[in-house]
Amino acid sequence: MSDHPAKVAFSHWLLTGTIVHHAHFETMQEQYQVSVHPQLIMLISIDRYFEICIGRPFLWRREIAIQLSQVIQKVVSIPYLTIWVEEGVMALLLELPKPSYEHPEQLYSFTHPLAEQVIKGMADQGVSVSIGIGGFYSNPYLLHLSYQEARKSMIHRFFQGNQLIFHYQEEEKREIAGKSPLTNEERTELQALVRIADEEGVISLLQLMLKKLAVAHYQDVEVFKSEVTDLIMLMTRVALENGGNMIDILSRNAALIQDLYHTIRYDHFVKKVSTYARQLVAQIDMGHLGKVSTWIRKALDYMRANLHQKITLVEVAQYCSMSHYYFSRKFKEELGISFIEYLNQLRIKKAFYYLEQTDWTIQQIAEAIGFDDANYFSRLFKRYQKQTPTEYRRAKLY
DNA sequence: ATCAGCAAACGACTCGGCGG
DNA sequence: CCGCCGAGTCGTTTGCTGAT
Repeated sequence: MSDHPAKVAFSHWLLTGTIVHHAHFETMQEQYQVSVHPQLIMLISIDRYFEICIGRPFLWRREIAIQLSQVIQKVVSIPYLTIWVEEGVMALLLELPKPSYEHPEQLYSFTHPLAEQVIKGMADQGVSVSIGIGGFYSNPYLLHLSYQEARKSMIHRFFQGNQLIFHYQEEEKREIAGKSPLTNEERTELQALVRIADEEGVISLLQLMLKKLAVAHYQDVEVFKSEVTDLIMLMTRVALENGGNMIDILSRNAALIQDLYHTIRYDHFVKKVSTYARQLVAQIDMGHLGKVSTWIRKALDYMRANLHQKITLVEVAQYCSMSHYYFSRKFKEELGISFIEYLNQLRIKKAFYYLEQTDWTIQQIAEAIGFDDANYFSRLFKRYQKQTPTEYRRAKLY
């Protein structure tokens, strides 16, 4: 443990950059009996610390500090020192294994997984933390710069909280600000999931995308917000194209965009966007489902979530604790079409987006939507759409 | 009324071959 | 190599029966 007063004092010298006034680094190390040679600072901040402190006993603060120390001890296998720089914020001074890190990527590939482990370790204890990571300095006299960078990286109050990791970067990033961190595949997948009304799928992908945007645009909330607005419009369009109530959706949409503009906390922002996405999905769902029994809903959720792989009637029936004979019968009774028919429609719906918005081969698309055989997919597509997948793609393109 | 099981019919899916 | 088509295989559906 580095709670030892000498180590704390030593860490303090390093963070404040005042060590140089006192003595040589090695002399200090001997004097304080510290063998660690830190080159990088990771700041671990307990999310919304003061907010969660309210109403808790004072001892709780100590408990949470001990938990964090334990997690660090468990996941950090390299030499380190720790020091609380303020309530709820701990600095982790790390001695990295390799002598130099010429490219930022080399550094990230080491520090990022470590930060993720700390976040996960604390999340397991029910505590959310965010982490800011400063630059690498082999010279210990410059370590205070790493500390300042780590602080700077997490300075924007909008993004505070929610288990995000920020790497300090020079201004260089500004140049490529026009480039979105999201891939076309992710956008396409999001649209496809909205279309098949896979609520959980939409939410988890959406949250992943928001996180990516947050990390990429932590220096500029406005850019972040405008990218998210694009995503919202993307989902809205799909909902409108697929039978959502236009007046209802558009009024909610307008209210949301207004609201988001004034939202000053990232977690609230994410929650509002998620709620809106759920409402959109519900709109599509209602178009053809209306009210169905809970077991049907359960079966459909299962089918949507596993669409990318082989799904059999027996498997879904088992999932719903029914015999497959009975399941097959009741399924058709409630939805008007057979199990396999419904499953195929779901798959074909998803295929539209891949055809329109990716350049994947028919084989790749077939695999992505759970068909082993691209030939079969082609034929099925033709039956529903009166044209083959390639014809459909060409028609959409020109 | 609800549900499971059997058997037969049906059609969804696979495999191999063909054309662009 | 990619995508489409024909024939065979096997999973799905459905009528019927019987148990709870």
